[in-house]
Amino acid sequence: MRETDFISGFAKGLSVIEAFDAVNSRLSITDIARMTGLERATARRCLLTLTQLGYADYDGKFFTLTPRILRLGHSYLSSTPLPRLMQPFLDQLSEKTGESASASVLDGDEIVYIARASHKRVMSINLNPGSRLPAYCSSMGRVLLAAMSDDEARRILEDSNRTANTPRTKTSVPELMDEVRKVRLQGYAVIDQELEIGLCSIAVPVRNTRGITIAAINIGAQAPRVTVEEMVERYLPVMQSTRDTIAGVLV
Amino acid sequence: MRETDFISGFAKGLSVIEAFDAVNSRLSITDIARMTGLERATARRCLLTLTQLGYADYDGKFFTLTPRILRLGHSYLSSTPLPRLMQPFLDQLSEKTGESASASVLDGDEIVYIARASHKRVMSINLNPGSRLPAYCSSMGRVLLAAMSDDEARRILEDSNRTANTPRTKTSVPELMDEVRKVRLQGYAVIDQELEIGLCSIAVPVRNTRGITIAAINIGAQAPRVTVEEMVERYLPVMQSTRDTIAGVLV
DNA sequence: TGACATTTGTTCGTATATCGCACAAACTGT
DNA sequence: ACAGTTTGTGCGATATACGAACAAATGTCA
Repeated sequence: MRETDFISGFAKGLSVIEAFDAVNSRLSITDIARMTGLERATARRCLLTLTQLGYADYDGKFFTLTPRILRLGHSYLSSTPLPRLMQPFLDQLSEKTGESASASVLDGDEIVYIARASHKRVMSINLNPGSRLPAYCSSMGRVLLAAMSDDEARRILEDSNRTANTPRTKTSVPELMDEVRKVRLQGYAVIDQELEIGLCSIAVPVRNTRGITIAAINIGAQAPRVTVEEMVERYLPVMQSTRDTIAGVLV
Repeated sequence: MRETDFISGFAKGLSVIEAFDAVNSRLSITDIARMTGLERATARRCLLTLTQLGYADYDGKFFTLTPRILRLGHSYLSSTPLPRLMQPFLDQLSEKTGESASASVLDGDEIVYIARASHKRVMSINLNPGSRLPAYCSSMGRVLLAAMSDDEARRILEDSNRTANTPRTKTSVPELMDEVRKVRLQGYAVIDQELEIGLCSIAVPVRNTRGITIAAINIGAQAPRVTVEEMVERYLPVMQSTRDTIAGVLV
């Protein structure tokens, strides 16, 4: 690929969109320039372009994103077969177990939810397709890391911002690598309140016919209601069965 | 705003992302060029830029979007207070009624789901934040149209692609305008299987302290289980109460 | 199978639009 | 009113988009 096959104006514009988050929802030109490292003039041009296209609003001082931005993420969810394919099976799984069931894939050091059947809220934050959680401390993240080589997994763990969300969170790379290897051997991962106190979850990998792990599915439950052993006993068989059904539908 | 305050490369790139949908998930350079109206050379540059940034994959022939695209839509959902603010109230509403509760805003002639508490699946398609439905035949759409002036609402209806999803779907503009005016007077909208056979829904507007309608909330139920009259009787009071609670939290 | 037609992808020179800088103007709060 | 910030603008240097020509792959028919 040649140098000129890269449209820097496009890349800059995308970084401007990503600069908006929960903490920074109303941003001025200078704010954006600071956050993205772009020149103020460039940031301004990106923001005015977004505004003109209807992706952003401008009150003369601050810019905010509009719901039109959701078209972009929706392009992925609707154009990728996996989320739609998995949804009915997650619904069944949630129905059978009485708990929330989700599917996710890896993007960098984060898992990205691609489908979800939420039964009742067990987590403090709301999860939807598109939501992200750190891979190192989530059950699906452990499963997806276990699908890679040790070297790749270690590199991702090393580059992760490994904060201890709870006293139980494992944060050291050797400790996490031991966990990843264990998950690889046993074929499932259990997280016991490492992400949030009171939240337990179990995940298994979903593999295509070539044996490549393409996603993970999980079930989350409230810790006081069920022990780790009970989770494995109660949910693992039905999850494995669901996983095999999904794998049978995959190409 | 001057001519040069518009980055056409950025705008073109965004149109490339939006070209991907359920029907077109694996696209060649020529496909994209046809769909977006861009030159093949330009489409190629946009796609290679997306690939280099990790937003797309390229197998030498076809391009597909990656989950990284979801970061963009997530920027909106996390940066906008409304979805997060509404979620717990939708959860309560869904809990109380035993049905799915959602919130949406208008984007052009479509409603966009910004939050949802899904109880059980009543629709054939899965709805999530970011999902879109045509405004003319959805309960929340009718409510949001009713919040505009007659002229604005009529213009949107005239520009809509009004297909009859079911035999009950209202499609003529005068008929829909009558409906919109009725909704404006009574303060709620009921859709009886106009979107999908077997699906009934009721919606009310959510207004801020200045009386501006900023969103709509709705409840969907299976038509055989409940008549239109029962829906209004059973759900309208609790929805109005939820709406007032939400309005109280708004600035 | 081989030759031709068609479609698709890539490269290139040039016209032109964008970038980044420096400066000017408008705000903000003291 | 003034210093400190933030936003808007003009301009030369530079990078991008366009259109066409070329190359490669694919499809078609005898």
